[in-house]
Amino acid sequence: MAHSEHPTRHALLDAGLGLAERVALSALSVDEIVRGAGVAKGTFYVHFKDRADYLVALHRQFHDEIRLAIQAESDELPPGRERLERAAAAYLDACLRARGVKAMLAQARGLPGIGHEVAAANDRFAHDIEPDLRALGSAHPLEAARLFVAMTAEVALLELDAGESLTPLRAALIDYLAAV
Amino acid sequence: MAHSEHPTRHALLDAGLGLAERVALSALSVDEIVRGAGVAKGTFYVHFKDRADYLVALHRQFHDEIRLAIQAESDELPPGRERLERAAAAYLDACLRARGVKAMLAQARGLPGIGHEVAAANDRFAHDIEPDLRALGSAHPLEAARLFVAMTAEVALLELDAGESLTPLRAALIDYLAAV
DNA sequence: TGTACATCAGTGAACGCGCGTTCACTGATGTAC
DNA sequence: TGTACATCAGTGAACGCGCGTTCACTGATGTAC
Repeated sequence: MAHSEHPTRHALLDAGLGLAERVALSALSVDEIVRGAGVAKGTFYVHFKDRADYLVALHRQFHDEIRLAIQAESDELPPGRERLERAAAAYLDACLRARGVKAMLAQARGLPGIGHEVAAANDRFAHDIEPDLRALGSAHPLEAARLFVAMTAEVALLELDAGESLTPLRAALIDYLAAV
Repeated sequence: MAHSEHPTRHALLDAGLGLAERVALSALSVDEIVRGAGVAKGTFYVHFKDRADYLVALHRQFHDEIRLAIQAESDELPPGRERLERAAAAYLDACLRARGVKAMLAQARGLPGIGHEVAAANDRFAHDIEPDLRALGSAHPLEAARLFVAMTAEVALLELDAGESLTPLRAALIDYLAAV
């Protein structure tokens, strides 16, 4: 892909992430996006085929950023409990810093064009941590991985509502690893 | 509340649940709803203040039905593992039977007027099963309950995509109860 | 170096469409006397 | 039993609005010769 990373394209996506903090993703209009990016409405269609195409790009950028943050924190560790704990913490910390988290985690999944994209992203995460759950001796490592991803996303959303890291919730998440 | 249960109101909600199987909840239009229910467009506003009011009622009906199915299956049991397993199975089986599951579980959360309603429903479920997790000796029973609710909803969605009950996934869900 | 042409991001007015909502009206049913 | 009135679910044409999308155009930059 290599993201030609055109500055205007970047400005449009950046404006979208900022707006997604305040308005529902389904109500994120092209008018608001171009106003946020400071460009004309027609410019939007220079860089994106249509609104759905834009939303997919928005989600992909969000997901890629989070994924990089996780890898930076857990890449060099061998599969196992420590790597998984570090990955989960990196994910949650990145979600607390990132913009548009609620939009991407709670809203994107239900939108016409992006549902498939979100499912694929969750799938990718699940496969990323499957070796860890296998190393922990899980009888159903991939299934356990899917559930762990779902739980971690839920923690991210609850932390977002609270506006801060929720220690007992993270502890309950880590408790899961004793069981698999 | 006691739901005066007016037949036309019921027909409108029923049509919505049927339509939610096929179209995104955000794209569920008043036109389609009234067409599905076989009434005039104005009738919609006899029974609901506006579209958001209707969607809240739709979600509430879905949630109430599922909750009744769970209670019927697990009500007389004492808090503990068995009650929780039965409740989870009842929830998942009810989701496989119910209409509009994906809309309610994956889409409603992100919609402008209903997000709060969905959060409240999840909260209610979590408090319902908190005694079970306490009985199992969890160090963070309410937090563990929230995560269990999130996992179970995820299983429901994956089963819905698959179109059938997924045994290893349900097994991985139950494995969680060994850890808390 | 200068001229002619091609490319392409950016512009913004204009468009059509479908949406949620309104409202004056109908007709059946219930109530008063 | 009969008449007058009130109530209220239901009707559907009409409305305005905001949306996503288009398109003819501009102007700067790159390329050929």
